Amino acid sequence: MARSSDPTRTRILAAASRLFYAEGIRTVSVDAVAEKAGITKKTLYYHFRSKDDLVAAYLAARDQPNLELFKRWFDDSEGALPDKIAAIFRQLARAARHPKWRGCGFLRTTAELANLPGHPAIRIGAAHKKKFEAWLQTTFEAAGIAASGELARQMLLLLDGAFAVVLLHRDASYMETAGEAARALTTAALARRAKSAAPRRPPAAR
Amino acid sequence: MARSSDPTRTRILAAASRLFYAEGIRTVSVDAVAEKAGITKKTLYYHFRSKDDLVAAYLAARDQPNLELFKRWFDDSEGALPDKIAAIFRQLARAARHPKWRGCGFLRTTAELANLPGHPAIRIGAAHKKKFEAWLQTTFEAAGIAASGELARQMLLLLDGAFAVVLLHRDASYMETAGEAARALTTAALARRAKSAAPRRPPAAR
DNA sequence: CAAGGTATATTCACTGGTCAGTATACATTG
DNA sequence: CAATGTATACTGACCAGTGAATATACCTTG
Repeated sequence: MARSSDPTRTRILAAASRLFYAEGIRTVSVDAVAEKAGITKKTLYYHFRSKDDLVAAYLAARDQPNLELFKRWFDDSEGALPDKIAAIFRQLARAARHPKWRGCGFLRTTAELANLPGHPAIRIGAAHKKKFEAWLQTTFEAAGIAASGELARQMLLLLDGAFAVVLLHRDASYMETAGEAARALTTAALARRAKSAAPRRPPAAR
Repeated sequence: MARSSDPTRTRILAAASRLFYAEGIRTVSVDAVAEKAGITKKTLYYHFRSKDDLVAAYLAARDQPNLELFKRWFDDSEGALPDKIAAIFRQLARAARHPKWRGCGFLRTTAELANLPGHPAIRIGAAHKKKFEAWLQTTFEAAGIAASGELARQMLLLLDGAFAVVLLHRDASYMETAGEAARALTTAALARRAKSAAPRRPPAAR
């Protein structure tokens, strides 16, 4: 069985990742992936059972790196919580101006495979977004925000809305508008905390 | 030349609409559309120059009805402006619980054709969203909101984010979360108006 | 009004090409 | 030599678009 560190497997995955993200799932043939990886199709089928498998692996490989990138953007930014949230959107706006940017691979794959609800790739995409939402909620909880769950969901909605709209209009400024909305909602949530519970340590996580 | 009221053309478009929305663009073959419409493929090609043409016509046919539906939901709801905005999301949540619901056809088509930036279908989708945004802005302006443009964009972001997230998780409750965020942002914008300019008639449109 | 013509609308059968996946065989290496 | 990995060449299905012919409806003109 091929280990995940297998160099051939890694090469295939790198080729698949670039092609699927750039062109979409259904337009990219297995032959095209094999050629880009510099191997034959049969070798690809030695490492992956089917195209669906390969698609799932493509998204699975993006899961952790993506989450870590967002956390890094958050951690490395200056200012109070609303500013650090807005920083994520600002960085994303920067990325979206790159000509090769094509939105969120998870969302685009979901949209393309919407007729196959149980598809493994969709499950992986859903899990990815859930992880991101959970991280946001934990962050808001630590800041003493009562409705941390609702706020986390709202951030997620703004983020994914921005992915979709920026892709549609090819106008990255929507990403910054989303960031401003995220900042405003976070500020308002913090203000509610300050009112209902005097400035204190974050409540013990439970 | 076939007029747009042509019954055959209408039948083709109806079949295309149901199939493209349910299954996606690239998975649906022209043969499948022709069969669903009860005609031969050659007849379809008599009425539409190409598959791309048909895809564009599919979205163009959804443009006006979709906008009118949203406006109707807004007009027919009770309460103040934030409640009427939230009503759109509530109605959409109801629609999203239907098993045949597959998100926003415009966004899904854009995601699927993201590798063809100038595609006519994407242009139509972009124009559709711009019209919706313009209607929102006009509505906010009429209510005396100063930052009507920014607020309209924020509503659009929440709406399209909800389309994407609800499709991913198959969980319509995100639509209601988006509605609450939309309500909160609208309420805040109205409060800013009340502060900066005493309750007065909406400023003359310019 | 009838004969012939022209534009519209539709069908059947086909083409050239692509796609996911496989059968079989060859190579490398522990 | 046996397990692992890679290559060539193929299969059966499907797909966008087309060629040639036919049917229908309306229109012109003798």
